[in-house]
Amino acid sequence: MFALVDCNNFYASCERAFNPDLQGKPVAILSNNDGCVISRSDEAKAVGLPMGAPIFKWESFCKTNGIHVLSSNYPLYGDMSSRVMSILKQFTPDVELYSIDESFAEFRDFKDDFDYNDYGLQIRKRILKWTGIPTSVGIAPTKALSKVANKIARKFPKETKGAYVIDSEEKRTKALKWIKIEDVWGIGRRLSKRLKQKGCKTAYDFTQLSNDWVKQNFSVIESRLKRDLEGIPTLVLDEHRDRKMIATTRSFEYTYSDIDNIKERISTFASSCAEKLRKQNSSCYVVIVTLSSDRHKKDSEQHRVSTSINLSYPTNSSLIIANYAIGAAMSIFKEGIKYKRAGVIVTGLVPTDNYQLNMFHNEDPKHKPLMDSIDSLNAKYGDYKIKLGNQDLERTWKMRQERLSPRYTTNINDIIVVR
DNA sequence: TCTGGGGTCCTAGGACCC
DNA sequence: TCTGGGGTCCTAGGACCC
Repeated sequence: MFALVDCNNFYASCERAFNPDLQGKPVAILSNNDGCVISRSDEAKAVGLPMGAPIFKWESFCKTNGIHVLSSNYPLYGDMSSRVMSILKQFTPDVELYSIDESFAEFRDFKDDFDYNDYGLQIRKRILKWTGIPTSVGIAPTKALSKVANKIARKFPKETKGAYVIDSEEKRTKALKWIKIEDVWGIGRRLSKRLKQKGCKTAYDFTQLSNDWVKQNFSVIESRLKRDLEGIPTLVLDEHRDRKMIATTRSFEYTYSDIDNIKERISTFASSCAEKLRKQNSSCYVVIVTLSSDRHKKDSEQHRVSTSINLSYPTNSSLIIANYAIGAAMSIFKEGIKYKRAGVIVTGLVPTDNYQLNMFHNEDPKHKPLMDSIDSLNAKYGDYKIKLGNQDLERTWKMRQERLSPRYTTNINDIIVVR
């Protein structure tokens, strides 16, 4: 059996865990740069604040409805996520971290008459008690069905108490007839539109289609999903998925038309990618740089480009990655465009201490100790005290984060004092 | 004035090989 | 008049997820 454990309104719940004043009140969390709404408490949903709402358009709405609006606080959410994960691992060792707020768990070799419903309730109870984060737990014989069970637990908290198990053919059929096709995991906007044209309104309708038809009209993803929904375990638990790429992309506070500002941003993003690489002990073979204009400004000239560079040896040195990334940015930069967003992506990842050496070119051996020193100094003194010379040393650039909560669990100065 | 960021997987088509 | 067949690798783009 598989469980899907999903944290309810995760970011909003994290904020509430440390600020009890927010309990029972409408709360909304904003994206980077305080752009748009990316997480809402049930109360905020109830008064009608939509997901993705650009906050500048909804400011007065939030005020009249008493919605508490906060900037996103990723150090806090990341830390809370790993706490939830470690509690879940007490219930079964086989856990797949699916996203920051969701994990799959598998119960292998459990007895046939095992009380999964009770176990689900215990998981929920312990996570709530130890972290303050409410969750919903769905349990079923396949991953796709556990997703459906999870939606049922979430939708009917009173009846289910937050946990629901699909463990019979009747329950499976009932659940599939209940869930709308567009709410099925893996069926997005495009596919649900096409399926609805075929008269497919629920997950049940989808499972009634012929395998051949699905194979012909869609990809193998949908075929696998269909089997999983039919109760035939097809999607497997993926416990240690290796990351395939690492990205740092950001919108700017203003638009830039000059290459100098963009070079600075690219250098910073490249350093961030390199740091993430070193943190997970990887190196990259490929660096991709993207630039784009403001897609919301329909009247100004649009330019969205990216280019990639293949390196002759894998690296995680900030210096090398930043240099190539800046070169790449200069090669695609177009004069006269107002750029609003840029990014650096590294891919072609290999383990740092186990890759094929190149016969002719390899990384300057001085870089590794230099990066080690930079990382340890930044870890010790924080706030990126050590940067590359082509980064923004004056700190003129900043992300808008006007309503940021304290880093309750990751900064010693922000820990709550109990009086 | 102001509209996010980070991922995965699959497919079709082109370029190339023998 | 008539012009094969079987592969691999790479990339761009599309679809999806949270």
